[in-house]
Amino acid sequence: MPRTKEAYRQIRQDRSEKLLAVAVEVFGRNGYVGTKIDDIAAAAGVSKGLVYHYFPSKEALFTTLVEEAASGTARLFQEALEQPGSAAERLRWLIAREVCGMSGDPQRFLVILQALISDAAPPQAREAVLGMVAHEEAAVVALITQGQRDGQVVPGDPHQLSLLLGSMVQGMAAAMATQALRPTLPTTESLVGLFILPDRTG
Amino acid sequence: MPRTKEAYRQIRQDRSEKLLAVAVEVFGRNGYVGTKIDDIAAAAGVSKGLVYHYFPSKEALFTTLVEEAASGTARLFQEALEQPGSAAERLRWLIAREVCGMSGDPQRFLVILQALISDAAPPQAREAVLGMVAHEEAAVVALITQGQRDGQVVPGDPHQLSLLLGSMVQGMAAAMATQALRPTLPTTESLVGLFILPDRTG
Amino acid sequence: MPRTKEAYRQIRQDRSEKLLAVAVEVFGRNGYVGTKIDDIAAAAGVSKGLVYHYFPSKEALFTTLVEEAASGTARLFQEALEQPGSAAERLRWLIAREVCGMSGDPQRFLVILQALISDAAPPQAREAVLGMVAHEEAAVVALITQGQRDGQVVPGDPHQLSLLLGSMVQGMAAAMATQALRPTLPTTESLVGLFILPDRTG
Amino acid sequence: MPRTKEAYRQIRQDRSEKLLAVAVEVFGRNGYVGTKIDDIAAAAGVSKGLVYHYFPSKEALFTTLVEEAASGTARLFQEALEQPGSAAERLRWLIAREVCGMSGDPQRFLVILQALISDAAPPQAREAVLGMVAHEEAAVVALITQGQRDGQVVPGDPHQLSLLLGSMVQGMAAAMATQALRPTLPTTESLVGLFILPDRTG
DNA sequence: TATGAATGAGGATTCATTCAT
DNA sequence: AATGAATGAATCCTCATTCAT
Repeated sequence: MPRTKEAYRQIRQDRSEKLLAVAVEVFGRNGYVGTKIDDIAAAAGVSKGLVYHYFPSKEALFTTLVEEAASGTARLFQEALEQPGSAAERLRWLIAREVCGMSGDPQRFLVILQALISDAAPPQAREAVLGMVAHEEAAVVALITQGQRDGQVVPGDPHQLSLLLGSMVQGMAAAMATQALRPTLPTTESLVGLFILPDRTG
Repeated sequence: MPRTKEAYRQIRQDRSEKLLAVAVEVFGRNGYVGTKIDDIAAAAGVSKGLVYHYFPSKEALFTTLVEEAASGTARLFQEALEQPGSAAERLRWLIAREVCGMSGDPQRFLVILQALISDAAPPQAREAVLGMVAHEEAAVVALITQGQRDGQVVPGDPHQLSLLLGSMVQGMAAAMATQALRPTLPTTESLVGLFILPDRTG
Repeated sequence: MPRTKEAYRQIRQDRSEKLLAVAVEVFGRNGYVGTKIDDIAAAAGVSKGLVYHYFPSKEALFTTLVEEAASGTARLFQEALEQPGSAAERLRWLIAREVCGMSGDPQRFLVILQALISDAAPPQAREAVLGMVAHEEAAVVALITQGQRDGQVVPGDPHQLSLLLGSMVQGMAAAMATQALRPTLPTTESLVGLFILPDRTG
Repeated sequence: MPRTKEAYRQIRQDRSEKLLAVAVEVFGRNGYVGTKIDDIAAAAGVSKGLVYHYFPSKEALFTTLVEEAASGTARLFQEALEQPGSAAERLRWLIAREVCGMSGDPQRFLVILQALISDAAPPQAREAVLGMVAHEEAAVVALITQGQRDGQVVPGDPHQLSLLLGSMVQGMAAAMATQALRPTLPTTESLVGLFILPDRTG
């Protein structure tokens, strides 16, 4: 019965992904320490014990989830570099994707933020985020530097601008997590407008 | 023979301030849930029990401290409005003060961030922060609107720009709290450069 | 494969009853404040944590248990009214049942007493007892009044006699809880003799 | 300055008595474990530390106070025996004094009850009460026995009647401590009527 | 003598994790 | 694979007691 084995593997895979997806939501809302395994199990509609069939510990679950979020985000930076077009266009593409991802799935940015600001969070999770941030730094600095050379990006130290852009995205995610601020979501264009000079070619 | 009333008052005042100062550090680093009363007591060099002589609960301590941080920050916005000079100059003053405060005392921004993003944090603390944010919104929108009329501030919806500026400040505080990112502090001028147009009068 | 729902229900039921039974003993002996959750857990042979699977708090456990004791006792008064025979016979039946219950399970009367005399006891527990006492008052006053009309019960204000009878039962329970007084248990007949006139028909 | 020394001694004595009086109230209302030293200090209008100048510990304070209550009550039994008149008259005098004392100072009976029913109370306090109860037993049994011989007291085993009388007094004190039951205080005569036969001489 | 700040052991409660079924 | 009962370490908070002044 290789079919059955395969089916089991599939179930495992599905459940595992379902749990991770649910866990991002819950951790994102309540933080690492503020989230109970029971909360996640309940949100996923399974028993507490089952979570331990898929992840050896709360720490491992959180770390896995942060690593996925971080590597997903890091992939974005790589993709941005590989986009066609000018540096400014690629930077705009990157910002658009981040704003889009943020409004669609703000919890993902929140868990990254939490891995950063909470000393209670597993060190491995923080390291994953720091690695991702290094990628971001490299990619954004490259794009900004090139864009400035092209006269399409605002002047200023590329490292500092990169940090400011990153901070803004994180800060926006934090703001979005607060119901009270939902009404006024910033658009891609507002953000782009701060970093990219108006196109005088049009 | 007991000490004088005044002596007792002085002791209470000193200890209370010491505890609040220490608590900002510890809460800022570890978050609301991640901080044990014992951590604060140890950091202040007193016993666990003494903390309860000064604050009725962990929740009250955190709330007090967030309220102070929020009202201190709100005061800043009021002062900015009352500064002399053009809107752009006043906005620059505000940003400078925020950057300065942030590098001097990043934990203060962190506790504000934590009151926002953690559902485990006391609701009263969150409300204090939301009130402060409303002040910020009002002040910054006013300055931006006026600055745009004067042609000194970048174009764009003032509400969105206000939110972006606020997000950036919060995000920077979060970044600063991470040791790994300390090296590259953004300067006031980097931030100012994003929102205020270069002075063409010079 | 999990156990059946029924099996789980059974376990919960058993443990719950065991815990309540044990808790009556321990609370009865040590009082509300003097009883530690650990004492109850140890007496039941389970861990401290398990108690919280069944009762949300010490307060809820105590309240539940007092409510059960009170409603059980209140049922007795109702039954007394519904007995066949003269008022005096029904009163005698009631007293006999109380004395009997008291010697079999004195702790039950003790927790009722404690809910009454300790300001630290949960208010809800006290209210349950007061409700039961009101039932008692009504039933005993009715029986005494009728019995006096029949010339079978000692003269005197029925309300006062009711209160005296109730006080005596509570006081006896308190006395019985003290090892030193165990030897001399009062019999039903001693009590009955105080309130019911000797039968002159024989 | 022998005068000053004497004055100090007087102050000590006064304070000590004041503290004991206040403590009876508070312990009576809240029980041994439910009473904090701070409660007593506050009720007496002094500082917490001062209580320890007069009593070495909470336990000693409670014990002292129970011993005084017990010896005061024991004295009553002795006095009853020494009264003039028939056994029935002396028994009536005793009951009258108890009812009177109870309505004037119910807390005194409550602390005695608490010393009996709470295992958390100091053993020495309980022993004082048990000693007093033995006195009571002896005195009341003597009076009842004599009274029955005179045909003035209800028939029945004197020991059991003594226990019932004692229980009733304790139970009434407990009932009186409950606000809800205050309205209907039993009178001396109701109680007397249960134990002493109507005077046919009149 | 009198005060109240300070301590720390003790007890209620939570929750990650284990385990029998 | 799945369940939820069971455990116990960790944490908040209380309060008897000590002590400097």
